[in-house]
Amino acid sequence: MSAVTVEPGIELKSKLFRGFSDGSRLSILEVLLEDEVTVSKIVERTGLSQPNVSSHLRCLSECGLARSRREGRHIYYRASDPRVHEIIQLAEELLADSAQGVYECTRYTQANENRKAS
Amino acid sequence: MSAVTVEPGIELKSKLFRGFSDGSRLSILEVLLEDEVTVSKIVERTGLSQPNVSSHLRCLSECGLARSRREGRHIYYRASDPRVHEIIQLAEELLADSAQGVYECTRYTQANENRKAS
DNA sequence: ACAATATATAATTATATATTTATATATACA
DNA sequence: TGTATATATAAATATATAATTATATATTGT
Repeated sequence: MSAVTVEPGIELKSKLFRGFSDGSRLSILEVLLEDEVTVSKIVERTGLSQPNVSSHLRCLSECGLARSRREGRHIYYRASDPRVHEIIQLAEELLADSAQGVYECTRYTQANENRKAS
Repeated sequence: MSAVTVEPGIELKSKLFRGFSDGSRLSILEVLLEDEVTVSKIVERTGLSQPNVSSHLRCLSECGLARSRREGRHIYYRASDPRVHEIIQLAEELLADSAQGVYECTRYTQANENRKAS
């Protein structure tokens, strides 16, 4: 079982970014970046269903983006690495300059609507 | 048509990250970060099919992650912003420390294999 | 041991997305 | 104008993923 610490390949990187690429997961991540919180708190703050939150938390944990510890019946989650924050911030800055593009980047969403419409 | 330049919301951010969250797109992006290149060059370097590359390039362009210019029959693409590079680098650094987790983050992929196996 | 609470998991369903195949559009050059 | 080359688009298909619903597994306090 050799450790995987060398030049991470494309697959690995894209997998990491997938952690950020879903609205629900990103909401959860942003909560975790503020506070160490319980699952129920996350459910409360995000408005997502409990199983859905649990499932995303598992994904984030397995991807190394979140950590957890149990305390009684509660499980506290937190962001695992300050670079998670940096990455999100960089994205925000980038967006501040090119938001129109991303906003209109509706390759599929709009295409589907067009299909219905036309 | 009011410009979208304020505090970008979750939706917008996750959409941006989706640009990085696919292996094919990330390969293309990394080629674009080295050079300004034609579509056919990208096809050659990535091994992806021409229409597939074109489709991803459209996505990247619309998301503001790539720019293009025509020169004769060729169209040259390049990365649009140095922060694209920074984001990918940060991800690499993060991965250097937590690669095992991401490597095992096979929420769906492995689950499917298990389903077949068991 | 039992009930209540917190969280996780499994199975299903719905949806989004990537990829392929076939075809169209643009440009250059004979 | 016709042909070759480069790129884009559309339609179809396959696959991955998110969300829901139902259920299981801890943990605590009685």
